[in-house]
Amino acid sequence: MSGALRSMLEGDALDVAPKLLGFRLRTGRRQTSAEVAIVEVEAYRGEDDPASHAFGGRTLRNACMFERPGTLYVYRSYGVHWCANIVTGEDGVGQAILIRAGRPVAGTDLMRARRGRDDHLCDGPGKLCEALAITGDDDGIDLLAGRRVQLLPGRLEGITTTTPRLGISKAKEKAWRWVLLT
DNA sequence: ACGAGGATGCTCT
DNA sequence: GAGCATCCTCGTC
Repeated sequence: MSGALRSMLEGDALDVAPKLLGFRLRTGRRQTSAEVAIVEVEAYRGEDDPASHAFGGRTLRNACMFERPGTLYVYRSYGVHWCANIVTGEDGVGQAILIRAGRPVAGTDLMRARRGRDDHLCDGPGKLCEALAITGDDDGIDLLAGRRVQLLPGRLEGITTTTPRLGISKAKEKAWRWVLLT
């Protein structure tokens, strides 16, 4: 059985990425629940994208990128931070969309406590994971199955802009970053 | 507001 | 051993 959301995520990362702006990412339940509205994403494709972790095929780290669409791919960045991605494309295709930034929607106090500060709670991929308490333990879970981390439909007013991806050394020319300006 | 530089440890060659 | 899909602090403006 594949709902509407799963079908949407089954599309190519380049088509799905802008559609995810405004969607919600939620972790935890009740008192330990926190939720953000997605405002910045980057698409990473597979074999044809030298900047993607999936470029060059499946490895231990990127294995979850090849799972079914809607899977959560979490990796460690610079040995310090966690970064969260939403897997897209058909099962077996190595694609994912990096969630670069969000806007707090619920559980803001919890995010402040986790971040150890009152501002800049989730305006970066590593910060967003810290605010939502997403770690390598969550790698591979299904975001559409009501587990500890969930992707939920949502809307947010704003203007969508496109720019090259940040922090990469290869395929810099591809404008595969989408930001929702409000 | 913005830019430079260092910390940090995992992944793959 | 090289290379990171980053963040923080501190210096300038």
